[in-house]
Amino acid sequence: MPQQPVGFVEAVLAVVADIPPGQVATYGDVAALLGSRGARAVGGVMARYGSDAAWWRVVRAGGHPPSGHAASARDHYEREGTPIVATADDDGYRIDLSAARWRP
DNA sequence: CCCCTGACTTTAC
DNA sequence: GGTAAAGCCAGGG
Repeated sequence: MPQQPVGFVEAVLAVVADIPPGQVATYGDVAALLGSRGARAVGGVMARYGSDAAWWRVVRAGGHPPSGHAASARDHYEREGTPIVATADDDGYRIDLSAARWRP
């Protein structure tokens, strides 16, 4: 179902905007919703246009926050009540995908 | 058109 | 629980 010529960036931002507070989606899930498997492409969009999007609601498959942005993301999670789990990793925590993963 | 990079995923050892 | 390798997609030079 070929959609209208919408930029990949706009599509990603739209999905991220659809993620309700307190929940998160993995890069792979976002890509899947777009009909693609470019999880990395999604990350690239966030890196460039994520400044105006809820990038913290998009995490990796393992529940870890974006590379180099764990501290900032953690503040948003606690503020929105996103279920996270403390770990001994460098990030110091991870997302509880079992409860926070967004299901459309 | 070719090559490289990247806020990734998955499988295998 | 870890690391290693290959696979995938989009953007930029």
